[in-house]
Amino acid sequence: MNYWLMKSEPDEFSIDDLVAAPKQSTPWFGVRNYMARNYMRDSMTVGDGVLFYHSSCEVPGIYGLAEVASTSYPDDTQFQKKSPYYDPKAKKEEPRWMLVDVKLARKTRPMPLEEMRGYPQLAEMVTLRKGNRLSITPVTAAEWKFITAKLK
DNA sequence: GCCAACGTTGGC
DNA sequence: GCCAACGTTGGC
Repeated sequence: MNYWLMKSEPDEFSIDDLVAAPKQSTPWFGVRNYMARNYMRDSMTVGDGVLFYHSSCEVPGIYGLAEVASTSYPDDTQFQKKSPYYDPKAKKEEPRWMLVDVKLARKTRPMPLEEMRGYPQLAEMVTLRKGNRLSITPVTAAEWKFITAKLK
């Protein structure tokens, strides 16, 4: 059992989109960074906890809890010529970009980035480290416990 | 395989 | 819109 923080731009896909999605589940499409891909492909297991994070928006922060709902499989948008995520170098026989399904656990109150930065317990969080831009980062069990308790 | 140039992320 | 940080690309 692992824990993750996954960023999404709410203009693209928000917590409310997840609430409204069929089965409250979505393929986590569009990741085009190898480290983030590798986390999904190699390290995630069904049932892992996910902090759903809104980035590049008015109040960046955690907006809900989710969980990994599938093993990894190819991100179909890499093959779609009209998609912004199209990758001309990706081949069906040899997909580059893999994803997992993520399903809602529950929408929570927002925990803004500013609030997160105020907790010494979260000082070491990967996503809060200077210069970190990764859209998927690991979360420790202690960080998960702390955050979910605050979001009760 | 180095590394400069370029592109992207994401908070502010 | 700015810009720091960092990943990727491509010439050599």
